[in-house]
Amino acid sequence: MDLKEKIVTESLKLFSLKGFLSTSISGILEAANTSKGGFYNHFESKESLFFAVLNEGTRIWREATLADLDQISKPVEKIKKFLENYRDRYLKDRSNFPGGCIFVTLSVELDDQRPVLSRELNKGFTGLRAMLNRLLDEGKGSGEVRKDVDTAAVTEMIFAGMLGASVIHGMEKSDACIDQTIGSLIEYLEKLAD
Amino acid sequence: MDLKEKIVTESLKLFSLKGFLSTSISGILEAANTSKGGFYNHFESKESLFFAVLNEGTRIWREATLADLDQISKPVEKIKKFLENYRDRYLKDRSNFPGGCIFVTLSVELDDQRPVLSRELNKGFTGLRAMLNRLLDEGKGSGEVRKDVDTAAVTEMIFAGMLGASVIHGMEKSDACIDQTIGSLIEYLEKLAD
DNA sequence: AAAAGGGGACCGACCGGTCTCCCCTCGTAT
DNA sequence: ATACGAGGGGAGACCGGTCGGTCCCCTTTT
Repeated sequence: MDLKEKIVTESLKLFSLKGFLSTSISGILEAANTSKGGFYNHFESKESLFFAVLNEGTRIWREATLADLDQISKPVEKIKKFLENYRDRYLKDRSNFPGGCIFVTLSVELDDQRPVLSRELNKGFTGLRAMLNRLLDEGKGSGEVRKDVDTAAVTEMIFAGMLGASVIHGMEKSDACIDQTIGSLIEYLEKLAD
Repeated sequence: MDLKEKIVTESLKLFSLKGFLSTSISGILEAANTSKGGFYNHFESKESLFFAVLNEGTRIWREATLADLDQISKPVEKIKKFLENYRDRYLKDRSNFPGGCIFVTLSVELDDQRPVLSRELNKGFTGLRAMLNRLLDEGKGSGEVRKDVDTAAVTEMIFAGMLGASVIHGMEKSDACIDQTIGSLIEYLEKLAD
């Protein structure tokens, strides 16, 4: 692994633990075992590191949460599998995200302080919501969702549940809580049929 | 309003916007229109200010979310009113909390960095969950909740929904999103009967 | 020999916190 | 009513340390 990758993966962990603003360059240098010269050879500024870390985090997140989804044809089943992946392969992934969901940490920290960075984060959230909403709409076609269900409202509910689970997980570090939360969310999803 | 109160109320706003670590003493001094001398006459350290702000925030939160609850006898109706208060009187209260829910902001920021402060925040969260769980249990007695409902799981679901709504509200600053989220949460609550 | 990667001294700005000093208020003596 | 002394609240210079970022120079590779 070359130095640039090393800096990004170590920064990912540190951002997950402490957020962007509270993570110092010197802390990153120590974690990546390098120096200012090494860092600024690869990154023009701390902000440009942010984008690199966000990309890497998104890549890992996608790999974890979308695993095996293509083998499932029913849209609501896909959401269920997605939530299980989110719980088991993403939130519990302490090696990449020791401090919990990096997107929640960064979003809460930056929303009123760094509009440019926050907007970049929001793109990902918007995409996630669009995916959920699309799958729910498709669920009406497949008969998994009653026709009278307000899919936008359900989307918001699931999204909020995921964010809430991430916040709880950040504070509690106990897997039992998120098992319960995501479990309830899946149960909620199953009741959209009937 | 004396200086001490002024410092606390201004800090409350700043903490809501930027969190604890990213709010500088000098920023607080500017907002409260005072100086180092004025500040350290009333507070022994930035950390002791944290506790004062947390107390004041909790007081305001309670006043907002518990308003009119004593006039309602049915426990699940109480939760519904509580959620409406949380939405309309707390999250939308931009004058006290311009950056959104201060407890979420602080909790996400401090959980891996300041265990002592984080623990203090957690007390409040634990109390809230206990209240919700108790009301849901009472709801079984009043016939508002089916006997087979897992109240602990529902508690976690509502709690996660509230936290999620707070995170969303922080990023989006649009009232429509939280209306939808809390609305879905209330609808979810109503389906516990049948 | 040239180029690229990386080490680390250094910069100005800002951090939380301390300390001295001044000014205003208020109680008391005349 | 006036003069005065004491004391507390607040102003702001100052402290050591850390921040993100720059720059020079040395080593390694080709």
